[in-house]
Amino acid sequence: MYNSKISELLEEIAAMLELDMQSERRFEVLAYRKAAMTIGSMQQDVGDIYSKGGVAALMELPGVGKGIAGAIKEYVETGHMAKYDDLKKRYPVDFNTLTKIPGLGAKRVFKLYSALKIRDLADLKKAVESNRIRSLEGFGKKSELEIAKGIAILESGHGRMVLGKALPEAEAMVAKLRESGLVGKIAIAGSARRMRETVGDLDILIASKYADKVSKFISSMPQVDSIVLSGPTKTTVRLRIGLNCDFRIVNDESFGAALQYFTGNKDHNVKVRQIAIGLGYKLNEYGLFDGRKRSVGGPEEEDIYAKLGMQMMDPEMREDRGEVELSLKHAIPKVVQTGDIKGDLHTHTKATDGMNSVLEMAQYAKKLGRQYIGISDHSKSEYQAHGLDDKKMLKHLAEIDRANGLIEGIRILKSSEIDILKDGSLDLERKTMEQMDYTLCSVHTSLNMPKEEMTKRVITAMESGYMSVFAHPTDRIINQRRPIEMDLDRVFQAAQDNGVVLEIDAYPDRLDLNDENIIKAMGYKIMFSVDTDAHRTDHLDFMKYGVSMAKRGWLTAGRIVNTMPVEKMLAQMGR
DNA sequence: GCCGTTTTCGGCCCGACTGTTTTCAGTCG
Repeated sequence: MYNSKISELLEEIAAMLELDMQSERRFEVLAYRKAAMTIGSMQQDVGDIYSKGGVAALMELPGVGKGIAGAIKEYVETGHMAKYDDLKKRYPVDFNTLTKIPGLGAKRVFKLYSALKIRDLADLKKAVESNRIRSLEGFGKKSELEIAKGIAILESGHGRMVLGKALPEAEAMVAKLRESGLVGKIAIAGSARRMRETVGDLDILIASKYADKVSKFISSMPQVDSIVLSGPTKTTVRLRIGLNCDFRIVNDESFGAALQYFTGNKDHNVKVRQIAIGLGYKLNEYGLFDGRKRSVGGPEEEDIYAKLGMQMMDPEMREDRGEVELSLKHAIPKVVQTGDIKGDLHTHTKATDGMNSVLEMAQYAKKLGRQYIGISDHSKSEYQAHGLDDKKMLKHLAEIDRANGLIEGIRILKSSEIDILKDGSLDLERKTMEQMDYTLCSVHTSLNMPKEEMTKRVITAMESGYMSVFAHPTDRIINQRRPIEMDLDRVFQAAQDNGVVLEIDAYPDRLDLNDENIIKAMGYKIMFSVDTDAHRTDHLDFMKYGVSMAKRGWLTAGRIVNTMPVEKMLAQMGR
């Protein structure tokens, strides 16, 4: 994997260029930053892209042109990047690490080097401890303190937080602010609104006439650990869960503009603002303004897009993946909505490692408006999860039948999450699987198999004719476990050939397939399912995370089997 | 250095907050 290394190199080149920045070169800095971002957030390896398609393929990447593609080629082939090495001779400083400290950018880091010979985090730490920073020109006691805090946070290793942990926190704070009576409109914005799988911070947007009181109220909320900064329109706090949260206070007339502004990712927003400029408008977080600085939009987000001749799209799509161009043509695909989901195909009960009974799960699912729920407890190899052998599984299936007779208004389907064993065989006997409405199959063991072996293992299972759904295909756990190595193109091809449905597991730590892989898989004639992998009744609420992931992959309801009524869904899976 | 509903040259988002300042540069999102 070259991505993180190359992204770091480009980022550092940007930092160093910023130092000998003449007015013209500041855009070179931006260009390197953009390319670093692109490459740092990709799942596909740039090394692979280069070896498969050469420099031309690299230049397809947004923000990568001839120059940077050449630099990537150079690095992949020689392990060096001349431009980086040259700059590094003049600036022998670890910019990547040091600029991660809040308040330190390239310039101040270089100042620290020039004055105190600080090259890396260890040097910086020593300087802070001996109070040498506070006497530097342009720094002071407060800067030194902030840097000390920054070092501590950096060393404790806080990165991006799983959305499923951060979002409930944001929702709780929004509810509290609503109750306070101090706010009018209020909304979660930023990457949490786009439902990215992880977030670096939270953004909450508030329309209020009582900015002072709101700020005070925010600092009194139990979720808040400390105040990072506080001004009349913006307050940033550190939350106890170890995440920063920005609160922005605007007036009612600007709420829609601010929501638009603070929702799209950077590239999306840049493009939208360029469209505004092209039409003679100016767009900022306070509104859309014409040439005479009169507001022509602001209270409602919809109006901003409408005035720009654009079709509004769900927040999940605002990642500059082509949605801006399509929205100008009013050709945004009609992506799946939570209300389209009619059933859940992946749930567990206390028969194995779940917490609730079959009936309890079904009752809760019914309350959520689902028309069916598939019970899919583990097969025998999942020893630690009390997986069921054939005999116990058959008994369990009989219990599901019984539960089905005890509840109306929802159909309980018989299934199992069956292990794909090392050799690609399935963990239950065929005649057991034949008693089920459909099967879910997944990899749980020997996750470190070499790529070729793993690919064959999965394809063998698909070719058995007994796999209806391939559950959490890559097996990654966000921030904990890397995806298994397999040739996704071959696996997707096999899924297409064998009519296997690919799951989008909505469990917040999994979110598997993720958006990037969904986009890749969509190129094949494959159907998808969005399932919660619930182990408790309230886990059935995770559906929204899966649906949002599907939206991020631009999936329409027509490609998702569990938007169908039960009979049609089963027929689709060949049952 | 990148990129293209005008443009292969000439643009490239922009406002808020802070610290250390005495009017603003640097950083951030």
